[in-house]
Amino acid sequence: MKTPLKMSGALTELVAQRFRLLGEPMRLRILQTLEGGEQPVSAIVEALESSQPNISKHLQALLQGGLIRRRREGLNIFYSIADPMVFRLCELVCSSAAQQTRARLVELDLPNPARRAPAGRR
Amino acid sequence: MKTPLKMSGALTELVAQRFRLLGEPMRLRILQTLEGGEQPVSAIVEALESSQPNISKHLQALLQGGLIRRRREGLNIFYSIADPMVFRLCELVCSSAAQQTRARLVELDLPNPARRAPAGRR
DNA sequence: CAACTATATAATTATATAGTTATATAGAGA
DNA sequence: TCTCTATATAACTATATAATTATATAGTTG
Repeated sequence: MKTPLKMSGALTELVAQRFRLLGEPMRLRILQTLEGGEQPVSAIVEALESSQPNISKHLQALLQGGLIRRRREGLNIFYSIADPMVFRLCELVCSSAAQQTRARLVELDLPNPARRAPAGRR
Repeated sequence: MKTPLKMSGALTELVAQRFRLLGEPMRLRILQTLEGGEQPVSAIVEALESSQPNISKHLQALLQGGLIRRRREGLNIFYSIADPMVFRLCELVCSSAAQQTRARLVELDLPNPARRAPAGRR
């Protein structure tokens, strides 16, 4: 069998491109920053402690990928999440990674680490 | 506010790594090939028409990322999906991309293209 | 229009990695 | 042990891209 695929080559390419967009920590952090609501570039730059051109470039990448939107207001440009799907993606990956890490712990027969900052005062 | 983040830096890094793993068309195609069940390396190489070392390298990457498993049987090594989450991820990305593309169509006021190979004979 | 501010782009450098070719390893069988 | 086969690894090349520095653009205010 040559092609047991569900996706065409072009579609696979497109999906890979999306994943690659999310495969950069700085871009994930930008998305996290926008999760609370729209932000001007300057606020993102400040929050992430990176250079303005670097943030701008990542914003353009996310914009082209359709993950964020922009809106002009005077001198400021506000960016916001266009496709909340990204957060579901992150949750999925995150919980899967967590579960795997816990499994590895069991596999190595190590005790569960104490939780940091356990609920409750004192 | 400096850190409005839900994820620690290390976790963000980990999640990005996972996404990057899925950001390569060849690796997506390997996963698609494995969707039907475990396969020896040789079968994957044949199905994807790539070189054996290249496939092997991608398999190691996916293995380290915990997305696939391996099992030896004589000279053959069978790989299989370890975490079916990847397919849910792909579906999410895929449907989001599709919807966006349709939206762009509307935005440009273009007519819907005819579906290829419509159901029904002749 | 000139000066200022926020953002975008260009040019560059450094690093990561996909793919190739050649070689190594590990198990099977004579 | 020698040979054969399946897979893995090493060394290399070519390409993509993240971050930086310098500059351009677009809107604002005087």
